[in-house]
Amino acid sequence: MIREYYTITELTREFDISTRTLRFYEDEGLIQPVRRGRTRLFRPSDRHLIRQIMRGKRLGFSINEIREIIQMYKEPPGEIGQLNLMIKRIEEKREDLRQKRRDLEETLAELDQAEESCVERLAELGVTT
Amino acid sequence: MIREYYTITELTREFDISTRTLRFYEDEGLIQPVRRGRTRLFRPSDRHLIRQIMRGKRLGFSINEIREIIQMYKEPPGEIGQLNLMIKRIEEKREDLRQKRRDLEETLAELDQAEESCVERLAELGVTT
DNA sequence: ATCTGAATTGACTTTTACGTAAATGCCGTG
DNA sequence: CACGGCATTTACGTAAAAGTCAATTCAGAT
Repeated sequence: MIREYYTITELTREFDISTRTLRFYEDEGLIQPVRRGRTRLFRPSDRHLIRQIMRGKRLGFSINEIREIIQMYKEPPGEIGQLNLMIKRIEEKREDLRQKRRDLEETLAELDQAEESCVERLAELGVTT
Repeated sequence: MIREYYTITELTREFDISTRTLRFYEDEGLIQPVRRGRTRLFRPSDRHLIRQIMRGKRLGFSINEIREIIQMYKEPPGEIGQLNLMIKRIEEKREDLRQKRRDLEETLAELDQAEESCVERLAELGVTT
């Protein structure tokens, strides 16, 4: 169900991160939850941003890189020069991701091989799989 | 061409890293170049290891995780318990990589969308692609 | 023999991404 | 209204992964 607001602890549980981390992301300008008094209220859009941040983290992007990527998800700018610049940046990030994909496939392939070696070795030792 | 030995600077140029970094990896036990006097001589196998390390880095793995992965590439152990344990570890890493792949595809998809928005916006502004 | 350029070691510094602790605010419940 | 339980702010701490710097050493060219 989609709700109006999430509390900070709800989100720490959902994403398995600490409150410190969420406040840190706010300090870094990655998210801007609204306030009721001093208490942070997170909207669905903030939650979605957090999901994107976690994805970026798992892929090994730094906070700065994640900030850049998040910029790209936002509304495109109105000025032609800015638009062309943004398209260029997006293309760079995509190339970056394609490199990661190659790295990933190669690593997976080598792990497949490693596992096969183990299974063969087990067979040699007379273990029935 | 495959050579007997590489010097440290050759490899720093090839992989675009510093000598400090290679020495750091040696301190961490990831590579073990042989010595002639005090000078390090890197064999093709060391070079290949460095390639694997760089791949791991690009994928956001920590030195410890990379160390684990490198262990998996080595000769499988001789004892059945160890073999089964290693197979389990390999499977865990693969699951990790599959998660990264999902993250990667999602991020790429969102970037595709972002670029499309930019292109549309350019069209609205009357720019002929 | 001297010079030069590359390599080495060791110590210290830096950056990133949070963790942790202390002191305090807010709020619903008994 | 006192209490327990989250939240918040401020400040300092830390581990990982190198960067930087200084002092030296060594091999090869002149």
